[in-house]
Amino acid sequence: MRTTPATASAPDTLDIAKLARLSGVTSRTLRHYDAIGLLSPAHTGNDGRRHYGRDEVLRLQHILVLRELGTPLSEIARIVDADDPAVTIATLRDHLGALTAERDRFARLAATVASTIDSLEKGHTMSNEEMLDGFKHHKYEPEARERWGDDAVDRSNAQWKALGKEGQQRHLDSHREVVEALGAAIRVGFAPDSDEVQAIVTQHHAWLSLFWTPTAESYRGITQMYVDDERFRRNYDEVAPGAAVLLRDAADIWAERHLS
Amino acid sequence: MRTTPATASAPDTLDIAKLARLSGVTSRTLRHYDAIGLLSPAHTGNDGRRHYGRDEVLRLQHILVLRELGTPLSEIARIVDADDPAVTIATLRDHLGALTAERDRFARLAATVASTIDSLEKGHTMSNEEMLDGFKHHKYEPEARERWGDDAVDRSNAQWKALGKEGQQRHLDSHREVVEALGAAIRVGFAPDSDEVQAIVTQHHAWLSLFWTPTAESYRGITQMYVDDERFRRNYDEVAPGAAVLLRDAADIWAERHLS
DNA sequence: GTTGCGCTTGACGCCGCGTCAACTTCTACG
DNA sequence: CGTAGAAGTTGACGCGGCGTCAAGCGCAAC
Repeated sequence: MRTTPATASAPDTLDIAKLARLSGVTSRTLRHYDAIGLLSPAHTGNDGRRHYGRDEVLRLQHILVLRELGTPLSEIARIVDADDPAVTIATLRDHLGALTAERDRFARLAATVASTIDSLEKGHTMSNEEMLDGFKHHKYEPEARERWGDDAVDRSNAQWKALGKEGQQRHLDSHREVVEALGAAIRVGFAPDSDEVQAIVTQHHAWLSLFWTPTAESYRGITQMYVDDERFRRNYDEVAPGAAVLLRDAADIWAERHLS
Repeated sequence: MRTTPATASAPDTLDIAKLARLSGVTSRTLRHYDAIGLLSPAHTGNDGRRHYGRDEVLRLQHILVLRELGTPLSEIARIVDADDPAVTIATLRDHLGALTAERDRFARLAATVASTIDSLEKGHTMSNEEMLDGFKHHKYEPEARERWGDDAVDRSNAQWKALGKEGQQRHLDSHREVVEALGAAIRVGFAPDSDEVQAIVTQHHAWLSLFWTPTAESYRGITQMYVDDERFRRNYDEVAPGAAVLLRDAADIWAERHLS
């Protein structure tokens, strides 16, 4: 929450070129993201020009982080739309595995190439077999492919896809249910340790667990963040003020009962 | 030079499916490579089926090595067609730079993501600025782009492109000239240290230098390889036997005079 | 007025194949 | 010898993530 000095009538919105320069992508890319519904401008002037606000800048940053990781735009849309740190964490975990694998792969390739150059420059005869040595045992064998590839990396992703379209929709709806149940609990005045609220937490934890297996500590951490981070708090509090706090308090109790 | 045991009428050719299994690419890919002229089968049966021989297998291996390095197929075609270790070295040098840069990039990304996960799990509020910290200064600033990007990496590539179509053809022809001048020198009986042969070496060195700046040692190494490696020796000796040896001997002298 | 910049939409291009579709041919089996 | 099925063929379109024209509009400065 930074207070921007109110310089006259500086509208605090960026046109497409400014945002492009700031973010390092081209304006074409921004138009593309608009076209596919990944990032729409805050509003469009009556002359058709796109104007972006702070939220859009943040969303773009989020998008770029994921894009850096090689995530396809379709999946990026999923993630930023879900707008939940649990989903983010799950995805990041996957990608961390992929990143270290990629790093190692490039390290091996670089080593092979370096030694290839070396032996070439010294005039050694380089058999094709030798040149291939560095490559053979890391990509063309299905065994290795599983090690660095789809298997470990995209596990939660696979789970998600296995749900199918309806399953995915049900899962998103399931979160809606949690949020609305929390709102109802607040309006009725249930306490965090009441059976009703604890049941909601059970459902919330199950929802989380599809992507990711939280520990007692990290589950507390996540729910704490729902309170701390305005972006996520909004998701809960827009149904009923205090919902995020209620979830956190209830999750504290739930975690102690079920996760430790 | 391996003598394959002549088992009856085993034709020593592979059909497309066998080659696909051996190399790990799909038959579709092989057809694609045929279509774009990157790898044509040794011969096509009168029923239209593709048959590949040993040379094609080797060429495919070469192609796959380069493809591993992220080389676009158009450039791969250039390299395997040139069929000269100097070109290979130049390209490998470029790619070594790219590979180490990629390795470092993924290492940085992995570190950023790991710390992001950590702070998310502990429930810290993560500002987007923080999340972007690992990304900002490695890709989106033109300064950094030059460091790991087009500038250093694709220098010889740029030079090559700057030649234009005719220049490229002239350059390839220039190598023809060298080879044929060597053949003529052999037939006339010029010595390695004769002015005529030394002039040929000057031209050969100039030809090399477009891609790559050889040192005395590496220039000797390359010309030695022309002698050692049958694939490259053929290029020279097919014009006149002993051409590769003559070039090596002359290059030894030339390197001592001009490169040390 | 007009020049020129920066935005707009719309459309096609690119790479490296994957993936049908429709067809021919080789091989194995009865 | 007929036939089924496996495996080959060509041809075509699709995809992701934009790059790159082309043609036009709006606004500011001269």
